[in-house]
Amino acid sequence: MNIGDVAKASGVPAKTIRYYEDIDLIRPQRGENGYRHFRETDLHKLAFLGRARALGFSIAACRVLLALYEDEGRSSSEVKAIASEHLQEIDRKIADLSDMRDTLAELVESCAGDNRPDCPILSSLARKVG
Amino acid sequence: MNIGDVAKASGVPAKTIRYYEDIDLIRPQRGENGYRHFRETDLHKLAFLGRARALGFSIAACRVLLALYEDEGRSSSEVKAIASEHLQEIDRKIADLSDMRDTLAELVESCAGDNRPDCPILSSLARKVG
DNA sequence: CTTGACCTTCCAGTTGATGGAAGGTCCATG
DNA sequence: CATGGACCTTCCATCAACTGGAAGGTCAAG
Repeated sequence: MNIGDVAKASGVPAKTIRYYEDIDLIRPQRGENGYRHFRETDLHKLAFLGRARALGFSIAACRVLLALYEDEGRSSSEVKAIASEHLQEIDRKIADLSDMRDTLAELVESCAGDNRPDCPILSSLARKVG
Repeated sequence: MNIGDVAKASGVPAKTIRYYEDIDLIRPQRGENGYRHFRETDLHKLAFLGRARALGFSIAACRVLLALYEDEGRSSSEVKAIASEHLQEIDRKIADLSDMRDTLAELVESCAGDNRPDCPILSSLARKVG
């Protein structure tokens, strides 16, 4: 399969696939014409990567996950550890965003949104103290 | 005030303050020795920026907010519009992260996390369909 | 006069792609 | 056999918003 085929099949854009090869996530073979040639396993890896990235795993984490995926002698605890850590990271992000959200929602609600200049949002951003 | 002073007072790192000057968010004066010299208004702007960034506003949004902040003839509706849009963006992000979180939490829960290689997390990432 | 804490500029790196230019290849059609 | 369009290639630049570090100037205290 050429890059366009795997792109379609895996849902990972061709541009991104080239990038993944660049950073050694995948190693497609090359044809005589210089075209990348993808085997089934490459396609599987790309689909795997696409799903892992969709779950928010970093490229570094994907690299480890992919290695574990290919390592028959792995322990599921290794995988679980990575996923758990990532889950915590996501929870942290959600918590941070929720804090922002609450503050922002309050400010937006308190703002008249009319043609007068007085604005609690700006006042809050410009406030002298905590 | 020198950059170190405003950094301390505003909570914005010196490095970041230089960057903000670089992208024309602030325009501190210069002393004869080449040092940046910050006035009260600069400090206010930096604190403003620090709070806006902490609420997740992009630099582009901050630029507009800062302009509105300094424009006596503004309408609060302009400010509210920017904040509302940002609020929606945050809500979108939270929703996305929550989806990831739920999927991930399910997977983590279903994984034994022992020394055997079988792992629902990897199976899910490697799944053929759906 | 030296030491150390400041300050300066400039260049590179981070994360994870994405856009685009310039050019080679392949295949179907005329 | 030529030509056109859809592929493919590489390489370089760009995005956000900083951050780190090197090399060197300045200032105040002891």
